[in-house]
Parts: sequence; structure tokens; C-alpha cells
Amino acid sequence: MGIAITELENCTLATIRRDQPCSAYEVRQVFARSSTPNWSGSTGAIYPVIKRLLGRGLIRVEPQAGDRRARQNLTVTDEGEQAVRAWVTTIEPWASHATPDPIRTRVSYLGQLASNAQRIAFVKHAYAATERTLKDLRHEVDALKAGPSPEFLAGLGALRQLEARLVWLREAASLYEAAEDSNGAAS
Amino acid sequence: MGIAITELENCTLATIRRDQPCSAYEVRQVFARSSTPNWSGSTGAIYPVIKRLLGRGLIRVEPQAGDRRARQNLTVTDEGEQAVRAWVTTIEPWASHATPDPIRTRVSYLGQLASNAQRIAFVKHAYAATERTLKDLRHEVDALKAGPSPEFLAGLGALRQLEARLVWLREAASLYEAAEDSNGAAS
DNA sequence: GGCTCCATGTAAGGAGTTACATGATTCA
DNA sequence: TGAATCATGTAACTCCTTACATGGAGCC
Repeated sequence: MGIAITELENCTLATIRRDQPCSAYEVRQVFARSSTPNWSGSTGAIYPVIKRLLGRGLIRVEPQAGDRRARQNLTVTDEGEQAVRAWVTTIEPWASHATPDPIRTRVSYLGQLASNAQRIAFVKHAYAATERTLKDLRHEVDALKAGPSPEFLAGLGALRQLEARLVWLREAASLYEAAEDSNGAAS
Repeated sequence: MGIAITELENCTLATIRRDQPCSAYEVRQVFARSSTPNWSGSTGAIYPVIKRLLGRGLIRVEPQAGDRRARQNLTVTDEGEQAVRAWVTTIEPWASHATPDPIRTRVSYLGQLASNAQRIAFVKHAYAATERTLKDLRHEVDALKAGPSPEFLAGLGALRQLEARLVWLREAASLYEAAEDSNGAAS
């Protein structure tokens, strides 16, 4: 389809489709209150997105009878429905890659530190930070009903990612400690 | 300190520290050729970053004797060394969160599809795509010497993330299939 | 002489962010 | 009546991208 449509535009469209009729304000809350935030849900992003979706005929504003408040009642058009289904089922090549992780980034520069002891200290620090985040997220996911609901599955995916980071950080610590030991044995 | 320094600026600084003396061009290659790319290594990003790092006194340009080519010889100053160490060892609260994942995003909107059969089809599609990516990455990591080298550890971290996605997608498929079965039993 | 790689840089644009500005509604 | 929340929107800015522009060095 001609002009590229961004992830935020697609997520906005899909959110409207799910919660319709809804307002731009409600869409903002969805993004702002997400426990694994992709976007801030800032007004400067959402309102222009809504305008573009309207301009492309993917959504429409339904006037509310007897309510002259500014609140918009957004619903998706038939074209919008099609676009949502096309988007959720499509996986562009870049989308299957490993995602950038600030902690992995830092580990990739641990060579800059002076000693393995310092590297081990960092890895343990990262482990503790990830454990705290994981604990909070687990509380949120536990509050959801286990099953194939989208919210539960998405939460589970985030949990599995954090658990994998813990596994990896333990591996890293082991490798550094093994190197420490062999240094100690050699000296 | 004072003014915020971005991840790209910090990564550039740490890369120069690691490979010094090196040129902006070499830094670009590092980012452009990364197997888990955070940034494109575009000229429009790197050269301004180099300028800012120079302006802050974190790096300096060493003139090359007898070589009047435009090539810069960048090295890190003492302040730069401090900044690198401070950055790699610091984990801001946001840095320990689960990272945005386009596949998880799509799963979180699978409610938009018409049937569990379609959802299962998507999950299997995502599984296959991730498996392909994982295979390529595994080849690259296998080419590295196993051990506590930063490159190997970073690659291992990316592998573990992708493996966790596979585990999660299998779980999702199971949950959908269980729901299918109970539907079948009920009807 | 032309091709490719090395190397530096600018210009324009995309896609978000924060901060600002405005006003209605609800509730203590 | 004043504060919090609901609700929409604009302006300025950040940070990165692609595309463009330039030129030297090595090689066939």
C-alpha cells in the first residue's frame, strides 16, 4: 500500500478497533498505562496520528446524539478493519530480529572495565535490577486470568524475555568467574 | 555531567575508547555491521555525535604525522574514560524493563482476528520467522570463541532472547489449542 | 580513465517527545 | 469554588534516518 504506515499508527488503529467507539484520549491512556511501554501516549503523537488515520479513511468520527462535548467517538471503517488484519498478521523481516536491550548493550562494552571483579559486580547489579522489574511485572500478570487472552499472552511474553535475561546474566557471571579462577590458578 | 548524553553518544564514545585511535568511519562500520543493530551508523548521526563529543572534551583528534588525508584519528580523553566507565556501569530504571518486541505487539492484538485457528496460524508463522533469525544468529555466535569476551556474551544474550520468544510462542499455541479443544468439546 | 572503497560532511525529513494552551465536567 | 480529571490540540525540540555532495587512494 503506497505510503508506509508506522507501528504507532497501526497500534492506534488496532486499539480503536478493539475499544470502539472510543476517543483519542482513551487511546492515549492505553499507551501511557501499558506495563511494557512502547510509547508515551503523548498528545503530540496521538492527535496527529488520528488525523492521518482519518485522512486515509481508516477511521471515522461518529457524532454523539445529545452530547456536544468535544469528545470524539472514533470507529474504524471497512478499510480500517482490513488494514488491522493485514498488519497483525504480517511479520516484516526486521520484526523477527532480537530487540535492542540497554543491558546487553552495556555488557557488550564491559571490556572497558579494569577487572573481571568489576565486570562480575556489574552483572550482579544488572541481575538484581532485572529481578526487581520481573517481580513487579509478575504481580501484574498474576492479576490477569491465565489463558489465551491477548493481555495475558503479551504479559507472559515480557516475563519470558526478562527470565531469559536472568538466565543469560547467570551464564555471564559463570564465565567471568571461571576466567577469574583460571587467572588465580595461573598466578 | 549536566546535559543528558544519549545511548548513541555513549556507544560511540565507548567504541572509540575500545578501538582508539580510530576514525568516525570505523565507528560507523561497527554500528552498520552489527548483527543486532540498534542504529544504522548513518553519517547524519555519527558526524554530529563526534562533534558533540569533541565539544564536551570527551574525545580529541590526534593529527597523523605525514598523512594529510582527511582521516581523523580519534582518541578518548581522561574525562572521556571516566564517562565511559560511569555509563557502562549505570543502569537507569528504564533500562531494566522488558524491551518492546514487534511480535509481542502483534500478539497483543490477536483478539482482532476472527478465529483461534487464525491466531494459531499467526503464532506458528512468528515461530518460523524467529527460528530463521535464530539460526543465522547462532551461526555468527558459533564463529566466536566461547568465553567471557564482550562480543560472545552480547551474542549469547541475543540468542537467549530469541530462544525465550520461541518458548513463549509454543506456550501461546498450546493455550489457543486448548481453547479450541474445549470449544470443540462444548459444541 | 573509470571503478570501488575510504572518508567526511550537510540538508531535509520522519517520528516521536515535552511543554504549553485551552476549556468542559465532576465531585468534595 | 477550587481541584482533579476528561479532552483536544499546537509549538518547539530531539534524535535519528535517507539522500545528497565532495574528494582522495588504490587498482585494473
